[in-house]
Amino acid sequence: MNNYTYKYPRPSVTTDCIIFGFDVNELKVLLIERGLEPFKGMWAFPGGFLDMDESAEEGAKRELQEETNLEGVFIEQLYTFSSVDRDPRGRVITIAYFALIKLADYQVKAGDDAKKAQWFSISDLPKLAFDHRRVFEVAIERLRKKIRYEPIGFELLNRDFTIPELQQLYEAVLEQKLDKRNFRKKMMNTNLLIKTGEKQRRRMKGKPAYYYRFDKQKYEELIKKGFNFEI
Amino acid sequence: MNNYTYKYPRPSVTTDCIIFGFDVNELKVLLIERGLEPFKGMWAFPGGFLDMDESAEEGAKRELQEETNLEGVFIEQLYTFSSVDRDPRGRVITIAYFALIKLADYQVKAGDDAKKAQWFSISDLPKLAFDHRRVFEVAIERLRKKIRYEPIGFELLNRDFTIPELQQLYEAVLEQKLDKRNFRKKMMNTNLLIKTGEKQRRRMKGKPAYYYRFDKQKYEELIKKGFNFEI
DNA sequence: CCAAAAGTGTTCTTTATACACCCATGT
DNA sequence: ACATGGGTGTATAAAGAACACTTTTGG
Repeated sequence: MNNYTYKYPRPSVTTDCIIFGFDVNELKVLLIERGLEPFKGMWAFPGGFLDMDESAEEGAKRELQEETNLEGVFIEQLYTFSSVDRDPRGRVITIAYFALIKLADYQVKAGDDAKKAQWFSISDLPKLAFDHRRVFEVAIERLRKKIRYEPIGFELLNRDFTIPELQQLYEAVLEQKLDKRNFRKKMMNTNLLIKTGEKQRRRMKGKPAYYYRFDKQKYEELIKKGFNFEI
Repeated sequence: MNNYTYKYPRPSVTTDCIIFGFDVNELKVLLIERGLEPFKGMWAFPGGFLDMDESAEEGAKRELQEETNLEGVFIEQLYTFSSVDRDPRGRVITIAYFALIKLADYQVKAGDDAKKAQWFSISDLPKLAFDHRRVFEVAIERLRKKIRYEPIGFELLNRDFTIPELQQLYEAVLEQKLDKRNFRKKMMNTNLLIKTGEKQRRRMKGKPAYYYRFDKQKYEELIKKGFNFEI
């Protein structure tokens, strides 16, 4: 077994990923059940140790890939947690990232490995290991702020979505009802939604809605010209 | 000499502080001249290695105290930089903080120790060591965003300040001219400025301005009730 | 034909922007 | 008395909030 010796003590460095998904009206996060002590049996955000040949973002993406098989998702550095006692095993600093994924694209692989992964509604989280409850609070706060002035909501929906779906997402994240006329007006005024022409089919009830797509290309051009999206 | 041995390799962890000050119309940052390789003779943000018994914020505050003798200043985590090659000596991750200080309170101590500290106007920075140019870009961007919707500008001014001083600060940070009537109106509408009644004295030219104070207590009450400051 | 959800405009209020003259002081 | 920077109000434009009925589908 190899050992590594340093002149001064060093903390361990991990990355953790707070992965949000949206499923029929509910905002969810992905948690992993811990199979080992400490906090065995409790739930925690997926994460792991940083390799020496990867940046923190690369590490977070690698972990995300390992856990969910997803690539190319929206990921952003959230915060670095460094309380001295946050991990009973010793000094561990974690660089936390938050990610938004299209839940439909990702099926939780039952019994994939020792780790049990599961989606939890944010209003019904189990007890979390380490300081992950606090990590979650920081993440949800960031998501709420960010969704107001950057069009990141689309990362949580399918490529084609309806306006009511988009509104439900905003309502779930912001935990407040929005006026549907004003909401639609604001979204349309951005000129960043493309109507596909397709309608919903085989719905249970009510008038079927039209599908839209987010115009990512146009958005990126607008950003360069200095512009802000605000809901 | 003590050695520390671990089963897996670990990166070094440092904190760096981007310290902004405001001095007669100019936004400045505090830099330290490096006395040792690598980047000997170049300038860098003050910082140092994290101790094992302190959180990153505590470490950043300690470094700040050691370098500037200042305590109780506004400090906030900025970003964690973790590129593999950011430090030629090896794998070093830095948790960067940004700080706002009242420049008048802090005199650069000439020849205080081996390290030469100096204020630089942000529009005239020297070549910076490591990836500190990038760190600076992230910091100034954060400051610009933040000053628009949180009353942090006051952290850069004396307790008693005039409206024109405050406006000059905003203009320096945002790098744009603002209308003085609209600026004053917005600031006054927050109801967070207390007029001290004192006027400027012994000015060179023009009408002396009144001094104001920021009502921190009231602001903290408002925050609890969910409120946003916006310029 | 009934239930359910989608879609659509107008009015009013609030906020942002543009703009010009008088005031207090030092020299 | 003049040069310099501080201080003030109003009108117009833009954005946000409140609000109710018609349309399209499935059963």
